[in-house]
Amino acid sequence: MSEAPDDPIAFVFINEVAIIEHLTRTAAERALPAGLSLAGFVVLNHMIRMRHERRAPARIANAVQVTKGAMTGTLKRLEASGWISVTPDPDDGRGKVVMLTPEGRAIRETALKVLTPEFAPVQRAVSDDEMRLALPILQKVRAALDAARD
Amino acid sequence: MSEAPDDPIAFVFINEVAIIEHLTRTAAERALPAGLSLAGFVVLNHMIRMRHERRAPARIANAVQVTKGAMTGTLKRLEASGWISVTPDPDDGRGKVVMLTPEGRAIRETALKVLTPEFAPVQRAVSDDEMRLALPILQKVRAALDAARD
DNA sequence: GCTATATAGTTTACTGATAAACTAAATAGG
DNA sequence: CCTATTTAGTTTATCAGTAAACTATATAGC
Repeated sequence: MSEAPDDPIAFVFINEVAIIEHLTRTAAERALPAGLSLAGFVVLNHMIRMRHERRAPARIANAVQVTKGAMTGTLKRLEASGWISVTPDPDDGRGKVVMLTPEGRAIRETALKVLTPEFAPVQRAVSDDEMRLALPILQKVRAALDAARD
Repeated sequence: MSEAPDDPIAFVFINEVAIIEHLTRTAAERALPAGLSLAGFVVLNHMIRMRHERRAPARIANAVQVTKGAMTGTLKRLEASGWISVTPDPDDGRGKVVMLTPEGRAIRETALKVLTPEFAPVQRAVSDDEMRLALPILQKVRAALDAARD
């Protein structure tokens, strides 16, 4: 999609961001093991990266920025695949506790492995120096949007 | 969401892109006039920016990178709101022709107006120089991903 | 200790995306 | 010319997201 030359640069910037997000999301979803969605991977990855042995659905939803309703569905599918266990929280009658199963840890490893080559084109296209140049700018934009969210 | 320090920089980069996309999409969808979705706006905007007086659904779907099925639904909603007309293509029995109504042009103008302030935080956060620094890098990443798509 | 409020999770209705199967019409090849 | 293939658009099933209403439990204030 070519840009009209008179678009404000912020618009062009955001448009480029949206296209990159779309392309990477599509590529990632294609590459992921059967039955594991990007939404599911994000949950597994979050648990492991943050070293959460056990975590409440609401806290996961908050961390990965989706609504509780969306998390209900994603956890249901992860549980049906045997990648997490969801049990009642013994300390809170309202709450639940999410834990990864060994199969969940294994599938996350597999997912990481198949995802890495998907990002290879990005690494080939721009140098680490360019990345380090662009990253702080992206982070400033993100912080500003985050702050504007009230 | 904080990053684990050992993530490859390309992963951090893409993650930042995905977060910015999420924040801007959410903000845009909130700001848009009632009944006009981002998907709908993208269609109206495309028609006007590209100065297409009349365009087939398949060509629009291709340009904005969604499937024909998604376009069927988006056009249906735009037509129900009276913002486009969809008529049979007189030259091709399979085809249809999409045209903007005057109301469609008007709502696109309104949408542009309410969208502009949504991007203000971005413009305040980073200078035009920084934008011009980051943009070519984003464009290289996009081009690489596009090429990798086969 | 009650009551009011906040929080956890689910459900429902809706939008939007994909992939795949399908109908109908156009086009290319023999 | 007829057949095979391609193309345009719709439909269906599935996944994922939101907002809002709802149930159940915790907690804070009086």
